[in-house]
Amino acid sequence: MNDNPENRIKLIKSAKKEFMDKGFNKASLRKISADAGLTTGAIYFFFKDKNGLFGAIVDEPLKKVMDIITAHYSEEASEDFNTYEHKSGDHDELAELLVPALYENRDAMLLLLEKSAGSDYEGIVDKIIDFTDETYLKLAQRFACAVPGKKVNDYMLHYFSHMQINAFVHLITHEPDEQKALMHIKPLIDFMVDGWMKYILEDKDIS
Amino acid sequence: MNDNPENRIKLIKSAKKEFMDKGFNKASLRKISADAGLTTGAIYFFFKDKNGLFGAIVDEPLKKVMDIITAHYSEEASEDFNTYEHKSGDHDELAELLVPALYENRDAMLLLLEKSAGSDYEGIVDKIIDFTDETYLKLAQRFACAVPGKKVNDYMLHYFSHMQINAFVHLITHEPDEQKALMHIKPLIDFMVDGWMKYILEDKDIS
Amino acid sequence: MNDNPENRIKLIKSAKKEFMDKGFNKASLRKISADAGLTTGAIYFFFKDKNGLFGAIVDEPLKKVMDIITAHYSEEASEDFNTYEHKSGDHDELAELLVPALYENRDAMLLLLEKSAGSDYEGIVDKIIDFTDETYLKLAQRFACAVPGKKVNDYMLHYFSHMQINAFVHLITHEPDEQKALMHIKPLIDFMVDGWMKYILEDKDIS
Amino acid sequence: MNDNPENRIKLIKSAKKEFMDKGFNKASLRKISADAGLTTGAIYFFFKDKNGLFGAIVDEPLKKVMDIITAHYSEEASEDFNTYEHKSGDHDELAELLVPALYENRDAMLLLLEKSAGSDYEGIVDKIIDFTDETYLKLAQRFACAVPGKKVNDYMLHYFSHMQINAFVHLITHEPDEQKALMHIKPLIDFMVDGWMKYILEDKDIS
DNA sequence: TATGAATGAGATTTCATTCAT
DNA sequence: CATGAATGAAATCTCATTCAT
Repeated sequence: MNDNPENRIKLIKSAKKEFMDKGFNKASLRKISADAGLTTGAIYFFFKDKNGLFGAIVDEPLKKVMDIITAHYSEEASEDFNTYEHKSGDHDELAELLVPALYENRDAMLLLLEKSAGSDYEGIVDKIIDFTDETYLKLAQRFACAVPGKKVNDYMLHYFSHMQINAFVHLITHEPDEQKALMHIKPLIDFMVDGWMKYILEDKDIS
Repeated sequence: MNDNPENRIKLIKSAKKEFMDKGFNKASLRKISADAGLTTGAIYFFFKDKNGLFGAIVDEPLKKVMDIITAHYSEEASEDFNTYEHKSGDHDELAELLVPALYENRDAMLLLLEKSAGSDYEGIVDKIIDFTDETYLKLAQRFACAVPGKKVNDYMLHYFSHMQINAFVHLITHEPDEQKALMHIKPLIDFMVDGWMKYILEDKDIS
Repeated sequence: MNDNPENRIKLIKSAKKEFMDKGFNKASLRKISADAGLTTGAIYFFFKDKNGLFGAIVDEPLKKVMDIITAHYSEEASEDFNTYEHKSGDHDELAELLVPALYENRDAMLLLLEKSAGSDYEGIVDKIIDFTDETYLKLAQRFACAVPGKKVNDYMLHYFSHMQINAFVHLITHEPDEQKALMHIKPLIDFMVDGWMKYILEDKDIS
Repeated sequence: MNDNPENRIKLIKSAKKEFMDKGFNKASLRKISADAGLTTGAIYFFFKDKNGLFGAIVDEPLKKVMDIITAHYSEEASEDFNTYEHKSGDHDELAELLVPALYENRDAMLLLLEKSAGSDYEGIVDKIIDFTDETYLKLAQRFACAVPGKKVNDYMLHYFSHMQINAFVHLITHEPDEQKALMHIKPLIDFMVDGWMKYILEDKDIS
């Protein structure tokens, strides 16, 4: 009847705890179901398999976060470098949208970022970085066109994508308080935007 | 007879490959010994256990790297902020020492950084970051004393330690060529030193 | 209300498909009910258990076939060997009755013959063979009485029963077309009848 | 040291019994190892997996039998139909070679023929029949050339291949005594050879 | 030095079946 | 008439580790 029967919730709850304690791989379905007062078979009624159980915890929060990122990137892609000059705070929007989404389900995020090794979600951060990379590559190429004698430095581009994502990862894994998180991330964004514009291009004649 | 008998070397060689392929956890000792033309028992003659085998691969390279870092940190700790002004390139020394050490045993480093989940070395990066943190905390505190009305922002301090270490991690995991690595890392060090001095302190009256 | 409610029919339909695909043992009741748009519980309303479901598919076709066989055997049992001489085609009646019955529910027959391993119907072919055996044993004994110095060769008797049944099994599993099936089986019947009369007896003094 | 350590033999012995009792699918590795006084893990030391264990029982006997069949077929392929006239007993050679090979490891053969459902060896009989088919197709085509207005009847060809193989299957599954087996099979071979020559061809103008 | 053998504990997964509602 | 939930027993397989020889 209900979409979230009592025991399904219990299962998810003890799964969260177990995954958090031991990580995906070493988490034991036996223990999860026992903690919920059920048998392993029950897990397979509610979820496809171990990965499905993990997914039931993280999928929705992940989707929300990805939607925000995707929307932001497609907006950012239209920036005009001819007139643009970076001022402190003018990239805060991403943080203001992302931080709440991240902290709304901090548990799930921590699972995803730190405990997903061995699961289908392993490498999710790298995928997000790659996605960031693709977006910023286009941006960087337009940037390069606006600056004679310069071309994109691929390594730096990738590194800054990496850095941007990891700034958020570090934030959520190290700062439990959402308000403080917002205060921490904003200057870092300024810092990264400055760096991006300064280091993303290299001289054309360098191989 | 020898301290490094033929079979010990064979074992280490195939262990390297297997750990690299599957990661510590999923690596199979049976496969490692079979690939070396031996049986599992042999591993337990030469090494204490699975972790011991992993250690035999990474301990020495790790020590070299840690020695360099330790030496550098103790030197850096004596910096005088009253007269100091950051100029591009004046922190290149760490890179010039570290990059060769890192690339000399890139295999071992990659194992340590990317494939050690489940082993005793899991979290080694975090430990190095913490160590970096401790060092830079002292530095930052002296820095704060030299600037009236300011105190250390703990989060930022930790984030910059994190960033510094991860710059090297990213480097070794993404740039196979040592020379290029050196070229990539130097501007990043400038970037980080600039950032450190700009963001590491916050106003004293903020809680 | 109805004896064959819509859902019962749906269930049988998807059961047919699943049993055909995977065989009795590996067929999943969950899948069967899901394919029918129902849940496993529904199966247990209409049928006793997995075997009951299988039976619901095959029982009726099987009964029809068995009735034909039984009738034929009891008729054949009255043959008079003193006057009998085998001519081509004089045993075609069985084929003419059996082939249509077999092909009318070819699905069910294939299930029974090829996919029933693990079910209560496993070994049905052997049972039919045994039944055939019993019938022909009586016939053979009367035959032996009519031929001095001869007795029934039990192995051969059984082998010819086996052969007769398997001729039909092979037919239905290998020839989808009913008309062609009839054309194939008739000469084989002649062949088998000839063989039966030639090989079914052995010299009395052989142990 | 030894190629057949005591426990490996024990394992094979209890596996034989269990497979014979329950068939491949329903046989329990737990029970097999327990009966041998060992743990399931031991099975995986000696054999790759359940199929490997089954293979350890049947592979060698199967090979012997297949070698005999293959050799016989390649010899038979050279028969000359222009001068050939079938006389009783002139095809006994196959039986004389095959029956001993079959009975030497009757256990393994029974496993293969009756208990292999679910294993990698499932369908082995069909494969042998197909192989027989291929051989006899060539023979039949040459036969057809020698008889004007006739062509090969594919169904009959396949049925006789089926019959030939199943004659041996029936033999080994129903007659425990090797000497009697030989006596049974010889007249059947005559019977089948006669039938083959009589029914394998059909009129050319039939579709 | 190294082997070959075996353990033992655990893992995930599957499934027919039951039963209150 | 059918659902949704859950059981419970079993299944195969993996693996680091141990140890007598």
